[in-house]
Order: sequence, then C-alpha cells, then structure tokens
Amino acid sequence: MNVLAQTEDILKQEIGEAVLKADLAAKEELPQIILEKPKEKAHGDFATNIAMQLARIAKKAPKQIAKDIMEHLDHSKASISKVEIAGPGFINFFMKNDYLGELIPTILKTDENYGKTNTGQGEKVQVEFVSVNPTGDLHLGHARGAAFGDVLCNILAASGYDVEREYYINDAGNQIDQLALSVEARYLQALGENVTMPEDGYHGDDIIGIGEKIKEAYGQEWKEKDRAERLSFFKEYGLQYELKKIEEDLADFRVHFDNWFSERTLYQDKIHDALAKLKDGGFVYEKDDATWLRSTDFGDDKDRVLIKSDGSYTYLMPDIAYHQDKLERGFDKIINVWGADHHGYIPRMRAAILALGYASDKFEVQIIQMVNLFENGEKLRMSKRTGKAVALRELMSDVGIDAVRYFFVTRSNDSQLDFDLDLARSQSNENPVYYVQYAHARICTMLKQAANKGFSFEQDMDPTLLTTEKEVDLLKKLGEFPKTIADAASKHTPHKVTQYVFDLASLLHSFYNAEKVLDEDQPERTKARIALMKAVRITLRNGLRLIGVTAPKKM
RNA sequence: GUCCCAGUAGCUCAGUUGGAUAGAGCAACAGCCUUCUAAGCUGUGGGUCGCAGGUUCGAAUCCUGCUUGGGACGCCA
Repeated sequence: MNVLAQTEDILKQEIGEAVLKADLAAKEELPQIILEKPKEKAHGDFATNIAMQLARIAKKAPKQIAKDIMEHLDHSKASISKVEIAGPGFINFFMKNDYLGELIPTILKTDENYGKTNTGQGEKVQVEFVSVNPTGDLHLGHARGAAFGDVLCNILAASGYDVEREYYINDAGNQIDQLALSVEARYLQALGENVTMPEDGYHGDDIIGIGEKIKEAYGQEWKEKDRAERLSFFKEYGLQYELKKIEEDLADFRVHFDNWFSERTLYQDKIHDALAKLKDGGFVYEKDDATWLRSTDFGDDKDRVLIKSDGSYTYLMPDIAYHQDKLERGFDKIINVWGADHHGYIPRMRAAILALGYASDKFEVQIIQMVNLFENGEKLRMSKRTGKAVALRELMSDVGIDAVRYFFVTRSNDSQLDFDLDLARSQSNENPVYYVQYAHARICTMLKQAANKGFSFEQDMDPTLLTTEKEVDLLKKLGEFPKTIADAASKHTPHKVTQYVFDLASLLHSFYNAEKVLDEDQPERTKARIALMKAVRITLRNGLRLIGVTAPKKM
C-alpha cells in the first residue's frame, strides 16, 4: 500500500549493512539511520547524515566514512541509480524510482482508501473535544477546537488507530444553576417584567430566545408556580435547548461525536469511588472545612480543593472522576482538546491521574490557542458574557463551512490565530481553500473532456511515459501522501494535511500550465496522463475529506 | 511574582524528533488566456530566524539569561 515507505525501509537496511560491511561500527553501536528528503532537488531523493553520526564511533573523518559506505552499497538491491557525497559528509541518494510506476495503479485501485495505513496498529485513542458548557452559543474559539479535534480524529482513524470522539456535557454544578436563573430572568422579561439578569448569568441572545419560547408555549403559567419547581423546569428546558443547538451547529460544521458523556452520571457513584481511591492513597486532607487534594505531591504548584466548605464539589472533583472513568474504559491514550484559558488546569489534572495510579503518558492535552477576530482592520473582542462573540453559526453562513474548516486547520494549534473576517468572506484567490478545490475541479473538467473526446480510461497505461519534471514531481508527491497522513496522525499535527493538499494542488496547477493532457496525436501519453490526473484527483479528494472540506467537481 | 504558548520577509504563517543556499500565501513589480477552467501559471525583489551567551562537525530548532505580546494562576467553571 505504501510503496514509498517500502523503498525507504529497504534503503535504510542496505545502508546499515554497508556500514557493517565496511567495518565502521559494531552492530550494537549502529545509530538509527535517518533518511530525510532534501529541500534541494539537486541533493537527490533521499539524504542521510549517518557518516557524521559515525564520526566519533569510527574515529574517521565523515567524508571518508561516507566514501566507505558508498563502496559497500548494493545498488540494485536498494534501487539506487546514483550516490553522491556532499557538503560535510551527507550521502545523497538518487533512486531509480521504479516504485513510481506502481504508484498510479495502486492509487486507482485503492481509490478512497489511498492514504490509509496501519501505523497506529489498532491503538485505542479517545479524543475529547469541544465540550462547551451548554450555556451559550459556540463561538470562534470553540470552532477552532472542533475543527482541530475532528481532523485529528480523521487522520488517526485513517492511520489505523481505533478512535473514539467524545463530548463531555457539563450538565451539573453551578453553571447550570446559573443557566436556570438566566432563563428565568429572560422569561420574566419576555412577560414584560422589569427584572435584571443575575450577576453571574449568561447574557447571550440565545437565552433571550429561550425566554421567548417558554412564554409562547406556556404563557404566564411558570410565573405563578413555586420558584424551585420553576427553576428546575427552566434548568432542564434550557439544557435541552442548548444541547440540541450545539449538536446541530456541530453537525452542520460536519463534526459528529461517538459519545456524549453526561457529567450527571458521575454523581451516582463514580465521584465517590474516585474520592475514596484518592483517600486510600493518602492524598486527601481536610482544612478550613474543605477537602483538599495534595496535588503538590505530583508536581502541581499548590494543593486543590475537591469539596468546598459548603459541601459542594469544585469543578475538579467530578472531572477527576470523569478521567478515571475514561481511563478505566481501556484507552491506550486519552487526548483532551482544551482552550488556551485552561492550560493552567493541566498540572492538577495530571497530578490527580498520577494520584489515582495511572501512567501520566496516557493523558495528553492539546491546547488550542486563542482566535483573534479582525474586521475592517480592527480587532474584535470575544466574550461570552457580553454576548458579542461571533457565533459559529453566523460564521458558517457568512464565510462558508469549507473556508472556516480549512482556515482553522491551516495553522498549528499552539499558535494564536488571526482570523480576518473580510479576507475569509472574500470569494477570491486570497482564500487558499479555493486554490485546492480549484485544482480538483480542474481535473474533473479534464476528465470529462477526455470522456467526451473518447479517450480511454483503461489502467493499462504505461507509467514510463511520465517523464517530464512536472510529472515526476507530481508522482513523488502522490507517493508521500500515506506517510504524510501517518506522520500527522502520530504527531497530532492536522495542519500538515492542509499543507500537503496545498502543495499537491500547487504542483497540479504548475503541471497544468506547462503540459497538455489531452492530445489526439499522442494517444499513449494521453492515456498515461489521464491516469495521472485520476490519481491526483483521488489524492486531493481524500486529503480534503480528511480536513472535512468538499471537493467540488466544478467551480 | 510563578507557570504555559508565541516572537521567522511589509502582513499571515510553515519549517520534516540538530543538517546543505531558511520556505509558502498575501501584498509589490514584470510577463502569460485563438489552446483541457486565468479562483491559474512563470519570473523578480524582499531576512541580524526577538536579543545575548552556551552545547558541537553543524542551531530557526537543544540549554541558560534577558526582552516583547497573549493567556493562566479561585472553596468559578
């Protein structure tokens, strides 16, 4: 499936044997052989720095070592066409690139599976993301987390990991009581009463909508009722309303979850179990009428309250129980996608996990840095409280789902993102998503033309006819796709997929302008190029699918 | 004050677990549509990789200090 990786593996092995044959190092001294793809084409298909690494062990100059290795290489076994020594001791390999011939048939055959590998080997990974409190609209920052988490899951799944997507619903505790109070205020306001919003209430427009809806459905009915009963009803009503809206917004954003986990379910016994376990370990103590976790034993900079002096839990306590639950479900790794404002929370969570007796490397947090929104050259401040935040829904209809998703996964997650609304809105070449989609649409048009002109789509084409520089560049890039995805998956860097897809589109456009695909005078070459175009189309589409962006047939 | 993230071309950002002459898009400039989609292509200019030390054959990358911007430091969530 991954022909490029096979070529690399064989070459690495052959280098290793050459080192041994040249008697430069003993087998156990042999460092890991690293092949890199040189930036300069003139430096070959692969390069290795092994000679420099061996300089100490072999006690020879790197250039001499490189020469020794070169003389002991089996060229035919490793499909090498030429070897050069360059710079301080790099060995550059120019490959026969036979594998490129197999590439197109492989891609056409595997089609929508091209790019999938089993590098994850079925490792069970759970990704928990978004997990917004059901107290307001999803805004820009959440959208970035949603896009990141979703694409991360996509590439993990494509690389043979066993992935589960989970959303943690904070449907218990203080913020949900505040939601009930906010709904109450909006309801009474809808009835024309002059009530002020609670101090810690939620001021979003959506809550106003809830108040209106309750008024429409029930009129004055809830105003008359007992307050506790009323608040209890408003709490459930508001929660269901908010959750439904969040789920719909996410679905429209093409983000779906396998599991929606309710915080409330922890209150049956899981919190007690977790607390008991922490107590058994001796990591819990009482002070000032509160119950504390001695998280400083595990690297936190201060101890943390688990149960407040009024007897209620802090946010941390159920969250510890939640993480214990997740770990007990047998995942090899749980990845949490959190906003930048929660990064200070990591040490205490990690401490709790250690206190519970789990290995801390099973727990990973990906921090999504802030999104700064710009409009008319001015920075807009986002805040849930002021209700001025740009909602995801608004953004999707404004800018388009493809552009939003693409934009968010273009940047590395741990770097802040400036989102220019005017730029994202503009349906022009400034927007990179069109560039990639256009490449796909272009190929589709070509293939349609090919069919109209009666060119055959047979797979019996001759790949050796693809010899121009642009063709070879395209082929090599196509061959890198599975490795790129696997790499992005293992390093948890979805933005590498966006980068790849952009590079491939760029090569396609360049090829398109330099060479004509459909040429009646050269039927055999045309056949080969049509096959190449089909392979590029498949790869672009698969890449875009991983990002969650559509691949239009025409634009 | 402590901790986390970032500082790379005018702007927004990449930079392959330390590699060769640091890249892309946008912006600027000059070209390319009787030819499969010009939402495209080709070329040019543009850099003290925040600053200063250190580690080594080699540092944008690793270490230390400093500096700038953002964020977090609650018996809120």
